[in-house]
Amino acid sequence: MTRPAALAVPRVKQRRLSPDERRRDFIAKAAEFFAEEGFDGGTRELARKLGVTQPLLYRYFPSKEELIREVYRTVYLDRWQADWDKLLTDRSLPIRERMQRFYDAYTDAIFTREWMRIYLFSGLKGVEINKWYVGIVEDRILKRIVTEYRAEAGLPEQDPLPAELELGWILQGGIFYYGVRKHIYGSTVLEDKERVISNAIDVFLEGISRVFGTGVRVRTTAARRPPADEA
Amino acid sequence: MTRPAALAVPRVKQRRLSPDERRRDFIAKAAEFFAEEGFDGGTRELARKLGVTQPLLYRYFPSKEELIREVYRTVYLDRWQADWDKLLTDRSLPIRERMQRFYDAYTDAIFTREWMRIYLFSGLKGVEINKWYVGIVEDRILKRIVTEYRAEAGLPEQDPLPAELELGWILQGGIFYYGVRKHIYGSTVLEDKERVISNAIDVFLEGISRVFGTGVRVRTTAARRPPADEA
DNA sequence: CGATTAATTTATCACGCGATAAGTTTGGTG
DNA sequence: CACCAAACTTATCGCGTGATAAATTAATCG
Repeated sequence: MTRPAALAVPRVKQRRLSPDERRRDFIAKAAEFFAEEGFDGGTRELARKLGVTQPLLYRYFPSKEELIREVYRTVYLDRWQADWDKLLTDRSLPIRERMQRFYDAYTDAIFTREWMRIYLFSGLKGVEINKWYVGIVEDRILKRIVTEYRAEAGLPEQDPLPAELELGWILQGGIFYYGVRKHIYGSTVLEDKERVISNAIDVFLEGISRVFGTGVRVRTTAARRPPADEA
Repeated sequence: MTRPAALAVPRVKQRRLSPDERRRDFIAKAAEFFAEEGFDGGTRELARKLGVTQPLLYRYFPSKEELIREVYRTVYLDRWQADWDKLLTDRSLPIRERMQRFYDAYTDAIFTREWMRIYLFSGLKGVEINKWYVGIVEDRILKRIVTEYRAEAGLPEQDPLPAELELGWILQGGIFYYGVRKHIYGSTVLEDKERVISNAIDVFLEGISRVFGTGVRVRTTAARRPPADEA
């Protein structure tokens, strides 16, 4: 890529791309494509979308399967923000606030048609990365939420009970399903995402303190401003 | 193989079936097949599973698409029990009890690998019957639950607010996702389904009464026997 | 400029797909 | 038992698939 004397003016109509850019572009567009068509979508149609011919794909990826694996990697890994880990365990903030901030950010990252469809398609295929991701959600999100809730409520320190974790999954699944309805089913949903999340978190925290704990509550939005109606 | 005069003993190795039985058998096995393979599964492999040759399928269904539509119909329609409608609105029972009975029965019907996979595949395809079903869930389950909850809590009679409905969807989605984790992702879940549902309902009812309403509560399991732990 | 290297395309293969037509086998009935 | 309608199979078509090899074209460098 080094050029001797001449100016560093980038070519306007650059027909040939550097392998790196090409590869990245292929993966990004392939993600869009497979999200819509499913992984049975054809390589010819994908190539048309990319503006190149089909065999060129095989210069960058040894097989369609390998390309798909790259798509998984970028979709699953690139959107996970490292600082989410710190956020949920930052005890300088009430757990209610941490949960709201986390789910606002998390859903900003995953509530796209592309992410959700690839997640569902890959889950139906039963691929390993999907199972891995589900484990990550449980360990890095739900276990932490339950643990931090227990701490703030003054409950004894211990590993989350399976039944508490399942309640966490109800919340997680409920929020996820809101995204599915909006971005995949095309349902009419309450558009105010943060309000929906806020109410779900309130219900979770108010509810868990009575189902487990002995009624020891934690500060929620509901406790601060009772009527959580919407416009 | 054929027996001339003999008794009307049903043939053990009956090669030819009546069109009705054949058709029913095709649809049932096709549901299993497409649930596993997705709707891109091949008609030849399906025929092999059925123990017949591939062109025979076209004697019973004009096209693969039409066969798939029959699969939708049986999977979506046959499992919905008419008496669920009465159950949720039966005010001789507390809403807590109605919800528990309903979700126990409902999840008995849909928590199978086959149903859930076909539901998800058809949702990803965006077929009409899936959108129709989502509307049914909202109208026949969630609106009723919210309305009945309001009645029992002594809140003013009115159509469910969008935000209340969304809370219903959080519950519905949360329970559904429990089934996805168990039957599709193969995750290790808390096996006691009724306990999981019970806790989810308690959290919903305890929570909603504080997020909406002004703290007017309804009788829940949690209110009756505080520590809802598990074995 | 001319030569070299590599990005990209053209041509093609073997295969599996949904679907159709024609032939074969079976079970029921006079 | 012979006949017939219908259930079922065999053979095949046209097409789209993932993948490979060879030809072509564009960018780089002496």
